Amino acid sequence: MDVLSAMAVFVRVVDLKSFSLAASELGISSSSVSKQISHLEQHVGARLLQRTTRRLSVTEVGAAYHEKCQAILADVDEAENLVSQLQGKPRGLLRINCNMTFGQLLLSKAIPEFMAAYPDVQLEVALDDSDVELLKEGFDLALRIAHPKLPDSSLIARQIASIPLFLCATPSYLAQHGHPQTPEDLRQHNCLVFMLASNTNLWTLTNAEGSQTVQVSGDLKANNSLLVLQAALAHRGVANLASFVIERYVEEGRLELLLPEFQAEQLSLYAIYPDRKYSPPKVSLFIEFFQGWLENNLQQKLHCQSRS
Amino acid sequence: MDVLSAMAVFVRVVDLKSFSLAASELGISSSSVSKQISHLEQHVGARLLQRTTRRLSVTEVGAAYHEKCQAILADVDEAENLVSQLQGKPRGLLRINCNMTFGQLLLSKAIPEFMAAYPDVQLEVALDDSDVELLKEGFDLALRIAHPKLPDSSLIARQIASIPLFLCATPSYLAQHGHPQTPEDLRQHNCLVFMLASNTNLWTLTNAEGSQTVQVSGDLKANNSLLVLQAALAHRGVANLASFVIERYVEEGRLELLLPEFQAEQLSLYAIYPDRKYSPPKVSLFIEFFQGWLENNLQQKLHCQSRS
DNA sequence: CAATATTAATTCCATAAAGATAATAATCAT
DNA sequence: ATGATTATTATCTTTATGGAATTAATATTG
Repeated sequence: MDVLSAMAVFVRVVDLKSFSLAASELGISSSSVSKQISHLEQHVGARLLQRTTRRLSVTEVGAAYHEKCQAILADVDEAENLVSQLQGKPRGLLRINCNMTFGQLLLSKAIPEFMAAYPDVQLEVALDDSDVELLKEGFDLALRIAHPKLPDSSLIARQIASIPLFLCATPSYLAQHGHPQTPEDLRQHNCLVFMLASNTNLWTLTNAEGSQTVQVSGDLKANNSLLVLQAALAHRGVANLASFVIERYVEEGRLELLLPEFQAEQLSLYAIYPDRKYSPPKVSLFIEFFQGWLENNLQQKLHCQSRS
Repeated sequence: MDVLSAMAVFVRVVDLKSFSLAASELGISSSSVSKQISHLEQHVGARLLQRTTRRLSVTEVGAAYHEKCQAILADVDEAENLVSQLQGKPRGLLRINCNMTFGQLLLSKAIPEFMAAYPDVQLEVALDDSDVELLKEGFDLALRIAHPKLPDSSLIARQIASIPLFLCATPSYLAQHGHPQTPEDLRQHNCLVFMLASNTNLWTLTNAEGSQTVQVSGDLKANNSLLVLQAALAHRGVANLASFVIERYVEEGRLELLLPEFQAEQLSLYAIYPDRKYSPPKVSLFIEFFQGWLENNLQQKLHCQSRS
């Protein structure tokens, strides 16, 4: 019997308090879960889980064993990371979690290049705006726009890019409501607010003379920049969006950049990853790669255009 | 693939520097060893052993992984011991190592009773007078007569019985050479020396007035008490043997106890076992059992007879 | 409060993977 | 080069896996 995989199954069952949930999460059948737990119980010679078809409880020995198993599985992981690191060659499954829109627009373009360059690394990407518990969920790497809260001290957050925001609106909207000439003018406009961090109603603009913060208002707040974008494209108002979101629309002339002499805020992109003793090369490799990729692909065209 | 058992195989291969030795020691086929190592290498994504059919060397990553594996296997063991201990029920394989003669004469009699009382414990007994490295060899418990040297601080030695030695010789020998009346008289006798510890030529005898040590000599020294016994039974001289060795011959009248008012040395029987965080109940169970058994079966008859 | 519905673990059976034995290939000593 | 020894491969047997049917326990509902 494969004790180690049975341990992994057992740990997952205890965490989720369900055979079937653990099964589907682990991608195996529930019958396999059932059998593996049974075998594990036989192996250690004690009942680990008290179960009826309806309720699941962990026995005293089960709880103690669960702790041990977690430690053992972590050690096994560490051993494999150690080998990876000594070996140097990036390899294995890299599980990435990324913000929704950023993932759709940018990460999605970088991934094929990465795959081509490193065929021995398998990718599994989840796009998700909620602050999942990254380690618990088994991600190797999370890409997060805006300052991450790191309740877990075993995580490292490293800023790998700055993402400039740009004020924009459609020519049609501007024709109707006028071009803002100063930041103060924004108060008179319908501002479409992208809620990413807190204080999203405050837009800060900087030029050579200093920066000023304007409290804006409008009839849309959304936590997804594509929603804000669509509203802007539909002539609903002024949006403050990341370069990579509006790029192609600015190029097409469907959106016009406002107050080009001002620099809007910059969002930061953070790579968040476990602070492990031996971190597998695939993680740092991807971070290096992506950082390089972003430098080449992120803040090129709009910058020129806006500052020209 | 069963990573854990593959790790165990790998560790054994590295220790023994041979696939085939590891196979025979682990009781599996060498093809299985070969496959498991290959799979493990695939799994971690690195070559662990550099091997030709003729020579075997451990790669750098292999050496590092080997260390990790040892720790992991120890932890798995500890986890199972923990379960055993919480569970309380003695169970599993108990591997005992014991001195040759003691094992043949006493342990051999205790074992069937133990087996009957605790059917869930499987026994594997090795009789061996050499000071094997107990932990390395995978024994749970060693029974050793005489003071053990414990180079390994992770071992506990617990005295579980005193084994009285008795001076004896055949009536025929005594008729020819006379009965010794004082310890000093032993110098005139051919003393058959059982070499167990050092200084085996010195016999210490104690009575109400104190103890005296006599340097004896003779034409036989042996490291096995049955050899000494046979020599004594063949009228070759005076022996100083453990009660359990000579018991039946004294009863039969083939051996006669000498200087009955004196107490000869006592050997100590030690139980030696790993000082583990969670020691499995089977070990302490056996020690308790055997200690009790020895109290009932060891120093009964001869004591009465000798002191009467 | 009882009968039923529902959900979750287990068992049964067909298939896939892993293990053992025996034969093969490979390497170093003589 | 040959032989002795050791790892690998081939074939067969045993064991594990996944899906359907079963069993069991609580929630629901009349």
